[in-house]
Amino acid sequence: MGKRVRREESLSRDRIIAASIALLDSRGEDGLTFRALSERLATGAGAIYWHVENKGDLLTAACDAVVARTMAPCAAGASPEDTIRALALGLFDAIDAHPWVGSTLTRAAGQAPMLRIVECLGQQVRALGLSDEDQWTAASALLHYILGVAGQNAANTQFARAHDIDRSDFLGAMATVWSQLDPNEYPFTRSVASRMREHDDRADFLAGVDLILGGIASRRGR
Amino acid sequence: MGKRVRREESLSRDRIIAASIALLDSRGEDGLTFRALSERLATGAGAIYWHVENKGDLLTAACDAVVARTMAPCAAGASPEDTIRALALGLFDAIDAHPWVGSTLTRAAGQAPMLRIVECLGQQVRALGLSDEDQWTAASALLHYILGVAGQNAANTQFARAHDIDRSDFLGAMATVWSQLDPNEYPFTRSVASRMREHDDRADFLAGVDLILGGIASRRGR
DNA sequence: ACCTGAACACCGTTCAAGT
DNA sequence: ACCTGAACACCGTTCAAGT
Repeated sequence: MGKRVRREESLSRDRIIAASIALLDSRGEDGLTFRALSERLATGAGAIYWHVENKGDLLTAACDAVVARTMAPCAAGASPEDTIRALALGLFDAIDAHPWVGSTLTRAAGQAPMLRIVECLGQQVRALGLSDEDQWTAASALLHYILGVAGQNAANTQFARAHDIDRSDFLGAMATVWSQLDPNEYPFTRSVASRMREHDDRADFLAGVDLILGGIASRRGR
Repeated sequence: MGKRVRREESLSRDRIIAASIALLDSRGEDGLTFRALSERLATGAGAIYWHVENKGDLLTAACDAVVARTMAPCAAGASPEDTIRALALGLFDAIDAHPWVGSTLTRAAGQAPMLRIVECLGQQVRALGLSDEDQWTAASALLHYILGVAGQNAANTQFARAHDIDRSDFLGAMATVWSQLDPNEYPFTRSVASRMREHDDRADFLAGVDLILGGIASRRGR
């Protein structure tokens, strides 16, 4: 029993990355293990190290594969603002579908996936007609905002998974806790609890992007 | 040899948290271990579990201790905008001093430290005189931007530490890589490489906050 | 009530040995 | 060149046993 199935294709970096993505998607961030991975690939743990430097490398590569797909249609025909919105939403949706991308992105400072995002965003920001310094400010503000949302989304999903509850149930429970806070100590949080329950993550995310775009526009207009 | 020193004070949650912060500061995120902690506290691993639920709980508590200090002067006399700037900078500096706070914050969705930040920011946003919906949008945009920067800062420091190089050397090396990218594939990133080398993290962070505040102001003015 | 520390069930990574 | 899989040095967490 449990006799290991002999694999058909030979091992390769791409097959390892594909299997990692599948594992990450189905079992969450903690689900990616060299043991689980080598079982799925019908090989030994050491074989994986022939194609991959270490776990961090593997995670970054998996993240990059998803980000590359998402950022592929980098240059659209629309206005820079609309393209930025589309890019941001694409990233949001990708992270929503693969929460582990959010947390991996956070840890992949200055690596391939981040480069892709910086470049795509930057090209559109550049088309906005700002000074060099404002370009840098605008691009990094957008980037950091997106990464912030990405990280939070990933954390929410991960928490819900770890406690084996539905993501929206988790947010609902959070709203309930918030609404019961001491009104003297937490007036704002309390007042915003009901909005937290019914809010639309995606719409709120886009509203934040628009806020930053608005800030950029008002700088340009000075 | 290595005879363990008998501790003088009795164990308590606060002492455990203080020791955790010291460990995290001196040895980085991976330095916090139940083994290292129990050695430093001259006790057994199990004893710690009497006062603390698990490692996540410990990390969140340590994070909360730092955030609480930082957010203490929540209500200043200045204008809401200036107070928001001060709060954001305070958080930036705290995370700069304790990089692990950045990554812990990211994973502590909806928990105590996050609540403090939301409340402090929210109170100032509220004083800005926006509609309820705009308040929510503004507060969460600011929060996510701050968290995004926090996460990146933490990642940069962690990476530098792991590779045993100076943080600024790391950023310098990144700038060099960027400046050597293919100008056809990465025109923006390449053009911005020199700025990356000489930039001031803190000033850039504040410029981003100002951009968001500008976006808020322009919405209010409509 | 609080502490001890061995034991358990995992990890990522390495490496001699095979093909 | 590529793969095997046992072994190593760690983890977080538990728990019977002590005080």
